[in-house]
Amino acid sequence: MNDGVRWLTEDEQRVWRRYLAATSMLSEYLERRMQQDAGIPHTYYEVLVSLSEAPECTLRMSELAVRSRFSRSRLSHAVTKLEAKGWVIRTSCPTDKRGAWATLSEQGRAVLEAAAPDHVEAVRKALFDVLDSEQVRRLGEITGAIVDGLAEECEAVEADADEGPG
Amino acid sequence: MNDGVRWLTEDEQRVWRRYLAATSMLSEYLERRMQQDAGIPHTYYEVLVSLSEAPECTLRMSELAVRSRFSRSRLSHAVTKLEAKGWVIRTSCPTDKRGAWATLSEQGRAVLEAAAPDHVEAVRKALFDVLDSEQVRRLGEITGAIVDGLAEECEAVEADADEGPG
DNA sequence: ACGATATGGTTGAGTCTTCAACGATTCGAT
DNA sequence: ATCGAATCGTTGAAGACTCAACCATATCGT
Repeated sequence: MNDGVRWLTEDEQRVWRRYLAATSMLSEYLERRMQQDAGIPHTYYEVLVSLSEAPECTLRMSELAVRSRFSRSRLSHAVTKLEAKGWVIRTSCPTDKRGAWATLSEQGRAVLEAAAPDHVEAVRKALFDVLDSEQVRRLGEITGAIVDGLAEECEAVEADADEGPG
Repeated sequence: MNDGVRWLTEDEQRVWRRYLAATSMLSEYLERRMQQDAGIPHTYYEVLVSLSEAPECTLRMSELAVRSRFSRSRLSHAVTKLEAKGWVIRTSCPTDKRGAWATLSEQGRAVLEAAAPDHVEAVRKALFDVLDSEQVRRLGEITGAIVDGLAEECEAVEADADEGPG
């Protein structure tokens, strides 16, 4: 029965399935909460947060994409919506004419501040209220290991892409 | 500065952000791997797995929705696609004329079995290879707590909905 | 200085998901 | 037996995301 595939053990399967259940339930819960209580999707909220933490509340599109873990394309579409709502302002970059800045507007900041309490409450209810401090510490370690591992994978993939087909 | 909001501590913020990074990176990694290596979205793969584990490889649509954590609507759309590909077969239920069965076809089983090694390899690379067995055990506990907590929340929400507006 | 290449960002088409509304059927109370 | 409410599943439209293609600009090698 050794076919070269490193199948999961029973325990690993249980953990994997619970992981899938937990992460999807949590993200759905957060999405629903944010949409209903604050009237803004959770992912858009994260974009506004990234901007609010930048100097002058302004970032280059590409940098904003990295910080909010959006693809360039996804961010471009998202900022179009956010601009239409008046929460973000696009301006073109004078030193690099290809580039564009995104800036959090006053209105955007107001929306962000109004949504923040709902957001933190949802995160607490779903995550920190059900874990003791030891578990929180361990979750930090575990997620850190996952991020590091995947960061390596991603670099490897990019390196492959750079090499080209021959 | 006590405004009644239970803001996150610095440590909690760090953990929360790493959690977001880890879960989104992992799901993107898996999605990409499955799409490229096996030519099937990860979520669809999970639907096929759920079916394959049912007696006769058959489930009611609503039950399949619960097991794969799809909304009814999402599942209905998804099964339409899977049926078009010939991987799933819909049949109407004789005892309950509202209902419908979904059955994994032979072709569907073949696709599933072909994709399984790629899937398990991706899960290992992203998760189990970067964690020691102690961390895996703890991840199981933590995700279990999250699932339990959110299950309660969901019941509460449903109960509210049942009560109606007054 | 010039052409090739790389980068920053946008766009449109296609796909997936959500949401609300719907038709059909079953259940429950009277 | 019948009427109202709940359940099962589907549908269509709107929103969000991905992917590939694309312009415009900047950078690099010569």
